[in-house]
This record gives sequence, C-alpha cells and structure tokens, in this order.
Amino acid sequence: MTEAEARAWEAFVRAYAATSHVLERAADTRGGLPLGEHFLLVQIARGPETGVRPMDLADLSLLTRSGITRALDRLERDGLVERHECPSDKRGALVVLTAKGRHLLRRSAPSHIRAIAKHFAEPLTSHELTVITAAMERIADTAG
Amino acid sequence: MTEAEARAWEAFVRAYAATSHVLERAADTRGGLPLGEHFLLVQIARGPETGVRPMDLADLSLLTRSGITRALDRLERDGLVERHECPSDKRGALVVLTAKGRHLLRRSAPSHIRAIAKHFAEPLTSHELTVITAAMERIADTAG
DNA sequence: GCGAACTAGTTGCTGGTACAATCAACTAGT
DNA sequence: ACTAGTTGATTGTACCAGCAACTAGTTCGC
Repeated sequence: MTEAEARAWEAFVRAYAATSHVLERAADTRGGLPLGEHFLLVQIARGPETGVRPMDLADLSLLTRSGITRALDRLERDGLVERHECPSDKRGALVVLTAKGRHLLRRSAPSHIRAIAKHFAEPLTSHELTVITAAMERIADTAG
Repeated sequence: MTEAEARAWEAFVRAYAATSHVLERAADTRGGLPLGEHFLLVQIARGPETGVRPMDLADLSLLTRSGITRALDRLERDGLVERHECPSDKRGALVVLTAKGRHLLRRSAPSHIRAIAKHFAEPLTSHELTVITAAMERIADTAG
C-alpha cells in the first residue's frame, strides 16, 4: 500500500465518523429518527407493497440478522412497522410500514436530507460527487 | 438535495459499512488488533516522544472523550500503552506506547495494510484515489 | 416419502459506546 | 488571593451490536 492510499483510507474513516456523528446529533436535537432506523425505514418504504424480508434488510446491510431482529423489535414496539407472516415461506416475515411509520418517515426526512446536504454534499464539487458515487458503489459491491 | 447527492450518500455509507466489517473480520481471524484500537495506536505512535493527550485522540476522532478513556483502559490493561502525568497540566495525561505496544503494532500493521489495500484501495483508479482523498479530508474538516 | 443439510429468524450473553454527572485543575476578572 | 467559569479526564447508567446457540420451516438426495 502506498502512502497516498493510506492517507485516502484515513480520510475516508474520519469523514464517515465526522458526518455520522453530526447527523446523529442533528437528528437527535430535532426529534428525528436515529440514522440507522431512518435508513431501515427508507429501505422498507422502497420495497414492494407486500413487505420486505428481514434478511434482505440485513443484506443491504448495516446490520447482521440479529441486529435487524432487535431493530425491528424496537420499530414494532413504537408502532412504526408491522411483521406479517410470509405466505410463501412460513419461516419468514414480511415487514411493512404502518401509517404511523410512513408519516414519521415523511416528517423526519426533510431535516435528515438537509443535514446530509449540508455536511456531506455541500463541500463537494459535482465532479467529486460523480467520482465518489461510482467509486463507493464499486467498493461496497466488491467488499460486501 | 438532488437525487445524485442522495445516491452518493447511500453509497458512501454502504461502502464504509462493508469495508469496516470486512477489515474487522480479517483482523480478527489473523489475531490482529481491532480497527479502532489499531487506529488509536497509530495515532499514539505518530505523536511526540513525550506522549499524546487523550483529548487530542478524541478530536482525531472516532470516539468521544469517555470512549477514549475506556479504550485506553483496555490498552493499558493489556500493557500496550502507559499513562504518564503531564507536567504542564496536572489534569491531563500523556499516553505513550510501551515496548509491547510498539511491537504489537508493528506485527499487526502488515496484514491490516494488506486488507485495506485489497478491499479499499485496489478497486480504485489513481484518479479516484486523488479525488477521494481531497474530498474526504474536506468533509472531515468541515463536519468535525 | 424421509432423513440430512440448509435457511430465516430469534434469543442469551458479552463487550463496546454515548450521554450526563462528577471531580480536579487551570484561567480570568475582581 | 478569591470566586466564577471552563476544560481534561473519569465514572454510572443505559442502550445497541455481534457472536454463538437455538427453533422452526424448507429443500435436496436417495
């Protein structure tokens, strides 16, 4: 590994730590959803009407299967999602947003988006944005 | 925020999650140091001979002050670092590597570096590497 | 069909992190 | 020097994540 690569890695790690801390705090002070839960709800909202399999959520994937279980427990306890039985596979569940979950997601999204724009996107040129998107997707796919 | 920005953010988060998981596992199976502790030891090794202030470590910064305290507790318990009194400010401590810590860091670094090269740097072109370094450093500095 | 291998999801346990409160030491204003 | 306010570091508490072990349902090979 070259010196330049090491420097890139360190900058990458520090950038992630800095932005995630800032966003977490921003969400917290505005009564919004924590980063992880927001991400999860977005994935569920994007999925088919019939629901999303927890396993697919794990693959997407910031959490392991057990992490998904606990996160869904919390979201279900708070009435934001529901688990339904999967007709084609009785082991599995189908997770869907409740009306409350959909509503909270819509209400929480704007400030979340503003925070990302301010702390992540704004410092970047459009060329950097393009390059970063391609590079990050490649990294995520090869590593994941 | 534009669609492109949202996509960049999501790719960024997923890339971080994927690489950090892979590296953590790689370090674990080879008996190496966990990511966070490795990072911490590197920062301490880089610092002045006289030692590094825990607060500076927190600023660098993947952990809060309290996180640094616990992490240093573990490292000190394992004999990798020592806390000395700071002569110029008696509230503070000066953290230095022990011989054992220096040795373990040297032994752990190569596989760590190989893993970063393989899962982070290798998928990138040199142009991407340059762009990413500059962009990530800017993000880390503006957010942190 | 029927048992073996596999997969989806959950749970006990352990370890790590943040937040808030606290203590001690430094700094400035009087 | 005395007090007020700030800063470096530590501790109590609660929460969150991963691993490994487990249950239940599915699929494959014979």
